[in-house]
Amino acid sequence: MTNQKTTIVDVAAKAGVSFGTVSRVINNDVHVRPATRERVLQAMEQLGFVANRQARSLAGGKTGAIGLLVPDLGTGYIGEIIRGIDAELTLQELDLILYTTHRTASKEANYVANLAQGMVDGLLLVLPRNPADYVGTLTQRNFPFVLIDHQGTGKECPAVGATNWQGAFDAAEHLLKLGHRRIGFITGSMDLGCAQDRLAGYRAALRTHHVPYTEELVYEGTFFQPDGFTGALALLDVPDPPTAIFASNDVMAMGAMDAIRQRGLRIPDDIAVLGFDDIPQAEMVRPALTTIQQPLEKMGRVATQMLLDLLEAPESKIQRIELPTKLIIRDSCCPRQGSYADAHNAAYSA
Amino acid sequence: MTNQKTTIVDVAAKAGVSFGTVSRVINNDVHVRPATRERVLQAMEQLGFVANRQARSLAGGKTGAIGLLVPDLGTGYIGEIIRGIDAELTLQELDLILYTTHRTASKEANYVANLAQGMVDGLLLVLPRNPADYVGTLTQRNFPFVLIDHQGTGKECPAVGATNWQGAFDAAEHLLKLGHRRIGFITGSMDLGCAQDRLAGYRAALRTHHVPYTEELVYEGTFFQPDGFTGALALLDVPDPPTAIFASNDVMAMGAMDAIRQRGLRIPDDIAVLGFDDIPQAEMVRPALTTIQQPLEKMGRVATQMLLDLLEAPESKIQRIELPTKLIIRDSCCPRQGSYADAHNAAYSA
DNA sequence: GTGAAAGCGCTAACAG
DNA sequence: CTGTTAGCGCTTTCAC
Repeated sequence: MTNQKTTIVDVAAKAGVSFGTVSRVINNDVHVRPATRERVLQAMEQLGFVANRQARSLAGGKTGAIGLLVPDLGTGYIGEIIRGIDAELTLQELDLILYTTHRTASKEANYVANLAQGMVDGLLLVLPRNPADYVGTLTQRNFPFVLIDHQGTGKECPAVGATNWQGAFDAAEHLLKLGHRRIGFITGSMDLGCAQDRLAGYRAALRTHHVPYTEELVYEGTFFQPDGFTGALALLDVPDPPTAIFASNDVMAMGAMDAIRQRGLRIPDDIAVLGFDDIPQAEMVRPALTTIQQPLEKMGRVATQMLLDLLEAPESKIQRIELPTKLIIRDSCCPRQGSYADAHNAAYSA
Repeated sequence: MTNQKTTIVDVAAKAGVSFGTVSRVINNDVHVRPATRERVLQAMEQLGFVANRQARSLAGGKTGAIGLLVPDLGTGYIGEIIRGIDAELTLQELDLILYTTHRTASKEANYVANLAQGMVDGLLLVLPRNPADYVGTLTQRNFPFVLIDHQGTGKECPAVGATNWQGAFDAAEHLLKLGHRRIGFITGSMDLGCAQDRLAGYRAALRTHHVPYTEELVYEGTFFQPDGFTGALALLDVPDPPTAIFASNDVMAMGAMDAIRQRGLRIPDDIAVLGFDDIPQAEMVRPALTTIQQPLEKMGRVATQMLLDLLEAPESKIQRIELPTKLIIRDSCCPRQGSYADAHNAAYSA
């Protein structure tokens, strides 16, 4: 009995009004005489009244919370996005309910059903893979949601992502302008749209600069660090090895750096390395990693704003926003030098 | 009208029972004939029924969610803890509501009031600083909560932390055993208990090994990277400089590494560096950082278990659990060599 | 076993 | 402006 909740009725009694009036005060209804409002406010203050969200939501239809569905918390990647979401939500006094699916498809569908059934007013979905059937469910129910960093194949739905193609293009072009002509590329999981886009951007840059594309310089990874390691090793072993390696994300770039060092080569002098994401570690490794920054935090912010708009104007037309990536130049790339490959070849030709 | 919620009543109608019976099925009440239960279950299935959490909670008193109050999402530190919490909660089919206070004391108090007023069944608080008044509020109301990584001064309350003292002791001892005698120490924010504990552990190790403690070798930082940088610079400038630097957390250790390199010194040959936390970056920097691992994920798990216990048996006695830290040896420390300091001194004496 | 009825705390018409 | 009256969807007695 310690937790004696004071309700709207208690406040009403103390203020000498009906509890309907108290409700009006809570909801900032204009139709309350200032004096009355004041009295109610005082009563609330004295009683330490806090409105019960559950009840409000049950009666009013709005929960005052939005849900975030993420596959996992493993990567810092999600953390950055959450920061953006959180920042925006705090402004609106909305709560954030976090759901992690741990990549279990059944759980995802289940959560979505649950959430759309009254737990939250809207949903933010971070699902890198192709959004499954629940997107259909959500659309049918006309439930507000926006996708973050998904790769839209199929239906049109509100989403925010990054310019993966352009980012990869910029990265490759940077290397090209530095004089590199043999640029190794380590892909991400090719079933993800972002990985495909990045590969396409890389190819486009080569084409633009009239550098031939060779498959031997492309290693297929899955976005995890070990792929960077083995990928770099493989790339270093091709007959005319690359003078630069561009990995589809930062952790693979770091794996590549390890491999390169293990081979006794120097970064960036012998081999330039370039990543993608700009995770916090990127500026901490030595040499600091040149990379393409994805505006993760901003993606979270923008997605949240879109969702809030949707909440206010459910019929506003769907849109897909792509936030710009940015080349961050650090110390892992330098102009192509008389490369070790040249030396290598020279040794042979001598 | 697209979001036609199917309620318990719809299910009851379809199954040809009263809605009270449907409620019993939902709650796994034993007093339902198997055949009836089956019929209800089928109806639920066909209608795609999902119980409304808000309503259940309003009527039943339990919300099926627990709240997590954190100061911030900035550091990967919190992310690890959340993973642990999440893992445990998922097992229980409980939801997680995330609140970030952004270090605003008023918001914290406000949230706590709100949460305890019906949003959640229990609270997990990550408040490194000394828990403020709301701990009192919570205790008074007899509301279940547990503190994570706080530093209990004052009242007794359920909490889980790490063995900061022992961790620092182990770290310093490791350095001592490597032959180091002049060990620089960079503290964390000294208003935090954990920072104090780490300093105390460091001092105790010195004492145990009969190495005198000197204030000139202790630099007061605040847990942020720049402190590590300036701290190391300062430490390197003392007359008889240290041959090892032990920073109170990993990011400061990384700052220190930068400073050391900038001075043209080698790690670990000239100076050993040791950190605390074992954040993901620790094994990625070069040289990989030797550090004290804090069982962050486990702290989250344990705290959650404690909370769940509290939820079941509110009267169980409060306890404070300290999880063990662990020395992780990597590449940033090596036995003390004829150090640059010796060379330096030798040069003078020669 | 199962139905009926009384709320949980609040919002939202609808009267005055 | 303010009181009154229905519910929101579900849990819980309490009868039958």
